[in-house]
Amino acid sequence: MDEQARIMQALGGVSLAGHSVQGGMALPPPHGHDGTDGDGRKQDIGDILHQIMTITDQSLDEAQAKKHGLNCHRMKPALFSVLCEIKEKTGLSIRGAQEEDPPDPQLMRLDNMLLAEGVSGPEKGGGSAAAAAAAAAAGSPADNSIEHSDYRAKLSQIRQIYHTELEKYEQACNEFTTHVMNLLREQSRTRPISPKEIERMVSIIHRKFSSIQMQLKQSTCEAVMILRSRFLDARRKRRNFSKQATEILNEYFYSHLSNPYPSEEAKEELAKKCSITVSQVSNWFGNKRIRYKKNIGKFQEEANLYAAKTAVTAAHAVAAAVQNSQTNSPTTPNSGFQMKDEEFQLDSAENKNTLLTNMFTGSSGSFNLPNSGDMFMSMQNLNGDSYQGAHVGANVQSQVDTLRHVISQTAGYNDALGGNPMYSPHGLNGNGGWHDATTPSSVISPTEGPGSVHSDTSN
DNA sequence: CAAGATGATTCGAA
DNA sequence: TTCGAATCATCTTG
Repeated sequence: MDEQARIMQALGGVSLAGHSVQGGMALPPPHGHDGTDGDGRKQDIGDILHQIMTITDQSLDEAQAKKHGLNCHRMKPALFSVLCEIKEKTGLSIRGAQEEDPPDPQLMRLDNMLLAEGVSGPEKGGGSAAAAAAAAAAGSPADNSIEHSDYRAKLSQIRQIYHTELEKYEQACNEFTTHVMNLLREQSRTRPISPKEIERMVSIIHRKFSSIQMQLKQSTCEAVMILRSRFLDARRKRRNFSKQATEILNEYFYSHLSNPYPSEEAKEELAKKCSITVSQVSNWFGNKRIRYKKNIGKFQEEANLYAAKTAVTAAHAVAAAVQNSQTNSPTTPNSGFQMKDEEFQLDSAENKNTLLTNMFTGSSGSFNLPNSGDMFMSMQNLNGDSYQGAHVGANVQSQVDTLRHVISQTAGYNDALGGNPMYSPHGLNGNGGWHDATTPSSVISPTEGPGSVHSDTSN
């Protein structure tokens, strides 16, 4: 039903009897009547309402004149309040349904996300956490910093656009609200518009604008997500590590071949040396272990290379030590190697004694090989080694091997073990895995019972 | 351009 | 959580 008609009807019903309408409002006696003439009053009110209803059909000048006349009508305030009240009553149900809607979960999600991404919230450091998190898994630090700053720049761009737009929306919202409020206040002089209604209208406007804001937030979120995914996708765009980094990693790997599991500290150290992240070090070792194990033969040359490299370094120390010992104890035979432990540049001090012991007793870390790499094992076995004794720490073990070889060449050391110059892929067990490698590479057990001797016979 | 090398990711197991 | 294994995607090399 038409609202105006309804109001008319309601108003007519209320005022016809001449009783006070709901709310205790009493109509003053109409002009020109004695107050007892119900029909006359009805007529009067009807006239007024009719004039109001038809005011839109009149020309502007006519309407203005009529409007002024109505405004000055002494019944106007009473009529106005009655109309307001009725309108209020009819609007209650609508308002009740619309008001106090719970905070939109989607809006909250968007807000949270924008806050987390640093788009909303405090300016300083905005997004750096997200960028750092994204960068953590990305390439080398050098690349990181480039991509990181790129990411940050793009994010701050998004942030700036977001804030500009938000401000614009807020400004527009305020302007529009003010405009509507003024308009309604102005119109409230001729139309039954209560302050409550104005309030309601304002809230409607705010709701509309907040839905626009939500769209802005949504598209901002999308932009951030796209940026983020692009940034993270850059991880796949890998770049090979520098030659130096690969060398450092390989050196560590081959010098810890029997236990190529760097500790957290070692990883950090390597990461620092190689200018890569710890997780990259872990990745590298993970890949290296699996690929080495898969095809030991292929890596043999590389192993020899790094063994020789390590050995050269060690040999210098040994040679110096030999010279030193000879100088200090001229009576000591060459094979004696009565050098000071300190002469060895080994990974840890506690390894040195074991290294010396192993060097000259021929004991070494027990290892089994997968069938694919058995040639080294066979060679060792043919050499008649028992491989009993110390479960040598990986670094020591490899140094022993390399030193044995180097010493045999540089210091006239006659390798009783056959002087196998090849870098042995020891440490791999029969199942194709490195034997109990739980011991940190720098920690060794100087002695080990016979029960711990690994055997190839199972293979 | 194809093949191999290599860094990163994913997934299941311990 | 870490590791092995498989796999992907890109880079390098011939």
